[in-house]
Amino acid sequence: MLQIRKYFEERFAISEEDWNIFSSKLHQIEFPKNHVILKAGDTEHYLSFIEKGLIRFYIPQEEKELTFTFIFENNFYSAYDSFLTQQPSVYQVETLAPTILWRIHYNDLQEVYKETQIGNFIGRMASEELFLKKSKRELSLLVDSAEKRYAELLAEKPELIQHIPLKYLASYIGVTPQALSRIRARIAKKSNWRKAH
Amino acid sequence: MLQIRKYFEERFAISEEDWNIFSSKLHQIEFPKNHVILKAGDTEHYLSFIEKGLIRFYIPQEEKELTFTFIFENNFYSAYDSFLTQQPSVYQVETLAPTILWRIHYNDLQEVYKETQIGNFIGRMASEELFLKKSKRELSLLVDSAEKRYAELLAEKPELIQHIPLKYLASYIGVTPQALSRIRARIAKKSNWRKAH
DNA sequence: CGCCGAGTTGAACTGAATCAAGAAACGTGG
DNA sequence: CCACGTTTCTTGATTCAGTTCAACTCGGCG
Repeated sequence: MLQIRKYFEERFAISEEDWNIFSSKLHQIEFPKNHVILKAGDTEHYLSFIEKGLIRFYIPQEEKELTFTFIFENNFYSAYDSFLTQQPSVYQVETLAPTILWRIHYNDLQEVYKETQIGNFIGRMASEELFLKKSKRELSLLVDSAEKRYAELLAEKPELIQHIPLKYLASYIGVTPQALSRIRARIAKKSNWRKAH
Repeated sequence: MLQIRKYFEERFAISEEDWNIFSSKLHQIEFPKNHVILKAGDTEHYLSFIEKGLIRFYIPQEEKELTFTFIFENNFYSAYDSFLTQQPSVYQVETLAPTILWRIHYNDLQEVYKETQIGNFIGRMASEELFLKKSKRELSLLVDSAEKRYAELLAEKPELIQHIPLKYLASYIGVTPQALSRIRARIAKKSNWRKAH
């Protein structure tokens, strides 16, 4: 819970009163590894904060499963397309590690919107952040090679390799697992070469 | 102006009073073809509605210019990344045809937010729509071939061919103009074959 | 008329997909 | 805690879509 407070404070000023209203509606919940938190087709009822663990968004399909994003500790997430509209979600949400969440129910959040100054601001912040992230990804998909996308991902989040199976990373980057395996091999070769010289 | 009213009414109920407040702050403005409305690096001050014409968003670069999206008549647009944060825009915005806009200034929109019920709702709607569009495009960039992306674009917006130079379409789809030219040739062949049989 | 940018077409090349098979890692039951 | 079977990862060979470089056509405009 302290982590959430910190998250807010790093981003904007929140009054003691508003914080109390908001935090009183948060509930903690734990999930094991590889647990489906939200099934595609179900409606997302929660806005959640990851205290510990790791989460994957994907579109389940017979053949190629498509990984859209990974969410790490100390971040909020929600299947926003579904949460905002309260319609069935396109995405499925799953843990990739044992995970502890704090979450607030849609209805409770509406209360917060009514009772506090900060509600709408948080909402706008969230959609702005999302939009900018998506734009960045769009750019990268348009112009970067798969190798560059992988390299950048690792530079940003080195912990990815340790926790996330290659096949999910591959589908996130937009290549086959085989291709990503080769990309890895190429990069390893380069960095060995650098060490040896 | 009637078109804007219609746009709203198709999407949600707006009271006469709210409409009057909103519409009183709209101003009409015209631009010729190939006119840069917003330079990359400048701040976007307007939320605009296209009454007539066609607009392109892109990132200007020495070599490869990157087209992000086209906006058609009867739609709102803004360089949202810049408009929302009132920071310099990454995108440049340009007309592809003689264009008539109705637009509202950022400061006036803030007034509308304060004075009307509908303000926040409109804001949220806009970001939702944007987010969903981006998600769809992300999916398409990840899994579809360039040919499929082109075919779908045409199916959705047949008027594209007539008005938009191939090189812009190519960069939107994420291929070189040469590649798109070949894709076109392939598709034409197929449809001729179909006609002949 | 001649020029220039946009579009087309060809040839060589390249990054990634696909098909296939083997190696490594992982979890589950005995 | 080991043994087995299943998934995940790697590696090779072939194919394919798209890039790059280059030459040529076409339509508009000074």
